[in-house]
Amino acid sequence: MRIGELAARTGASVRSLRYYEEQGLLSAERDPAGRRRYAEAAVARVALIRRGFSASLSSRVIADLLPLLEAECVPRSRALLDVERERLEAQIAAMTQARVRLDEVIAIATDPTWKCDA
Amino acid sequence: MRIGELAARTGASVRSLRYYEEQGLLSAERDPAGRRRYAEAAVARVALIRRGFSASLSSRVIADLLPLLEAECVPRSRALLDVERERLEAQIAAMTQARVRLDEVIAIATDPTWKCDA
DNA sequence: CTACGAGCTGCCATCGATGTGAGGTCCCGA
DNA sequence: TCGGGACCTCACATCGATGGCAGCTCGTAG
Repeated sequence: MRIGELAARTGASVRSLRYYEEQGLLSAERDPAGRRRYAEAAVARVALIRRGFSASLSSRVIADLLPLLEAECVPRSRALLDVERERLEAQIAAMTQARVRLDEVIAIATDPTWKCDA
Repeated sequence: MRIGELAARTGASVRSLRYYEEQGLLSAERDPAGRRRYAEAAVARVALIRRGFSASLSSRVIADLLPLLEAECVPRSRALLDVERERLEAQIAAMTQARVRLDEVIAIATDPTWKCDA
């Protein structure tokens, strides 16, 4: 199939599909006119790529992960994903901490000794 | 005091202090040589600015907030901060959701029917 | 007088997935 | 044959706080 159809079937924009290719996540043959031709399997691959993005993985990490999944190498995939999970946890913790700080700011701003004109 | 001293006393880099000024968060007089001169109050102001940043507020929001704090306008400050808190909550929720998706990817990757060569 | 340190402005880089637009090729239907 | 649509590549913009460099001025210590 061509890129427009793949986009329609996966929900990814045409732009994104080209980007995935540029990042080494997705490969395509070319027809004589230079247009990308995708095999059926590309639909599943794009779904997996998008799943990775929705899991906050970067294109770089997905590029590292996909070959491992294909090789069915559980320990290595697992190691990679564990690192990413820790990164995500750290980010969540950072934002949670930011929320604590924000609540402090709110406490300062709503100090009852302060008044308001408007 | 001059910018170097203010930086030393607040922990902000000289670069950041100039950025704060550029964003309208911090004002400074100039000496005849064109160098920034800060009043003592600048130390507290920078502390407040940094508190805002550490609470995940953007320079734009801090720029909106500071005048309200100075005007001691609790309701408006509160409204602004509530919006930011919601934004932060939404981000935390998004990342938490990403973690769920990541766990799904991990489940796929560690499917026991898969094997490993390395 | 000289050299150095501190300040100044202005500009580029970062990070990353995606949007967007220009300018060109190609294929198909009318 | 013409028009339009789908596709191509290339490239810039986005968002935001900060780092860092270049080239300059100025004030002061030696």
